[in-house]
Amino acid sequence: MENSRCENCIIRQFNSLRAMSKEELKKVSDSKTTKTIKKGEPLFEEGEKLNGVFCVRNGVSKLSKLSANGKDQIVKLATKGEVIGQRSVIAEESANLSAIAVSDMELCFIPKESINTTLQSNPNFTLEVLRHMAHDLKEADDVIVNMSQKTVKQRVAEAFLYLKNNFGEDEDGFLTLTLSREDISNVVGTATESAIRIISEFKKKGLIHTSGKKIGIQDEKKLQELVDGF
Amino acid sequence: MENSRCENCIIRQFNSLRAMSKEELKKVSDSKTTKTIKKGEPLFEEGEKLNGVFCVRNGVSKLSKLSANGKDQIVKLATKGEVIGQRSVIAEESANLSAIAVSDMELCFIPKESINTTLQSNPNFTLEVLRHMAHDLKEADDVIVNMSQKTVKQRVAEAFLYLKNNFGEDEDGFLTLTLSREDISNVVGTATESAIRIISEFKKKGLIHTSGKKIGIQDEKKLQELVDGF
DNA sequence: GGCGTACTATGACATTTGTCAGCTTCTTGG
DNA sequence: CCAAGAAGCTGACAAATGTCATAGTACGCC
Repeated sequence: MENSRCENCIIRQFNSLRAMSKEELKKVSDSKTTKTIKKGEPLFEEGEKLNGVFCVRNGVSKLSKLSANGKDQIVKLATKGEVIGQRSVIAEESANLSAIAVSDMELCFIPKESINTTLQSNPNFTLEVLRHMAHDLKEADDVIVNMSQKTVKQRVAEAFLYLKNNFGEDEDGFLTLTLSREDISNVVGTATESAIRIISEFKKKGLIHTSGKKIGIQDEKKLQELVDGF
Repeated sequence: MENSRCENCIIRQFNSLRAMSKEELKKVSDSKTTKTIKKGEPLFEEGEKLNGVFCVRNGVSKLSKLSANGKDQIVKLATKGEVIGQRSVIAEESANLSAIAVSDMELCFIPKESINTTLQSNPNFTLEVLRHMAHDLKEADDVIVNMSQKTVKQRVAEAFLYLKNNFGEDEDGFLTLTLSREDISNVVGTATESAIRIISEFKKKGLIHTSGKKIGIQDEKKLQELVDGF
C-alpha cells in the first residue's frame, strides 16, 4: 500500500502518535501491519489479550460490552484517527470491551512493544496519551449521567445529534453513519422495540425522516430542546 | 501538623505520587497545603477552575454532576489515598464534577504547577498517572453498562456490596460509610423513594438490616445473586 | 426472479420506575 | 426541652419501558 509510512500518515495528526519523534515513528512504522476488517467482523473480543493497538484509518468500530441479561451495551464509537485498545495495553489487562466494525474498516495494528517503549522514554508522548484518556474519562462520566438521568426518548434524540456532529450527513441529508436499529438501541441502552417506537414517533412529529435504515435529521432545534428537557 | 511531609506520608503508597523522585516530592511537600473539610462541604464545584489536586488523607468525597432534571448523579466515591481533580488539571479544563465531602475530611492540596512540572519531566510518574486513569476509565465503562442494563434493584444491591468491599464494616456489622438515602439514590441513579422502597424490601427479605441510616449486610450471597440476575 | 433469513415495525400487555401527597421519625439549634 | 426543619417511609397512582407475539419488508444468494 502506498503512502503507508506512519511518518506520512495524516491520520496521525488526530491522535497521540503526533507526539512521537521521527525515530520512534520510524520504528512504529516498521513494526506495524495493515488490516482490513469487513462490516460486522470483530477487531477483538471482550476478555481477549491484546498484543497492540489499532489505529483507525477508515471506517467505524463499536466498542461494546455484553451484560448479564445478554444485551450488548455500546460504550463508544471509534472512527478515523482514533486509537483503539490503548487502555488495555497500558493497564496490561485483557480487553474490557469488544470492538466490532460497523462499517468496512482499514486500520493499522501497532504491536504493544513499540507503544510501551515510547511510553517509558518520551514524556511528551505519555502526556499526550494521558490527555486523550482524560478526555475519554470525562466523556464516560457524562455518559453515566445521561444514562441514569435522561429518558430513553432524550437519549435517542441525543444519539442522532451525536451521529450528525461526529460523522456528518450525506448529500441527501441522511446521517453518514447508518446503524441498525439494534445498534441504536444498544447505544442508547434500551430494548430494540422501544428504540423503533421512538424513531416512529420522531418521524411522525417531523423531527427526522427515514429511508430504509437511513435516518436524516429534519428539525435539529426541536431535537436539541428535547434533549435539554424543553 | 506533624508527619506532614509528603516524603513520610504513607497515603502516597496508594497513588501515583509514589513514582515521584525524592526531590520532586520535596518540592511538592513545600508547596502543598493541608485542608480540613467538614461533612457536607464542597471541595470544589462543577465548572470551577482547579488550581491543583487534592490528595485524600482521611474521609470520603462524592464526585457528582448535576443533570438537567435537577438531580445529582454520583459518579464516584473517593477515599483515603486517592487523588481528586487530576483529570481536570491534566486536561486543563474546568471541573466536570462537583466534589463534596460525605464525611469529615483531611486532605492535602497540591498546586498544579508541581504536578505539571513533574508530568513533563518524569515519564515514570506520567505513566503511573496514566495507569490510574486507565483504571478509572475501565470502571467508568463498567458503570455505564450497569446503569443501562441492570434494574434499579440490582444496582442498589450492587451499591451495598461495593460499600462493603471498599469501605468495610464496623464492629456491629454495619457499613462503615453511612450515606443518606438520597446519596444512595444518587449513586444508583433513581428516585429517593424508589431507593427507600427497595431498602425496605431487602430488609423484609432478610438481605440487610438497618438501624437509623446505618445499613448492615446480612445475606451477601443472595445480594450477589440478585446482582448477577439469579 | 424467487426463497429464506434477518431486520423493521406495531399492538397488547406486564412490569418497573417516577411522582405526589401525607405521615412519621430523627436531629439540631435556641 | 421544645420547636421546626430535614430526612425517612409508605400508599396510590401515572408514566415510562420492557416483553411477547405477529406481521410486514428488505436483501443476499442461488
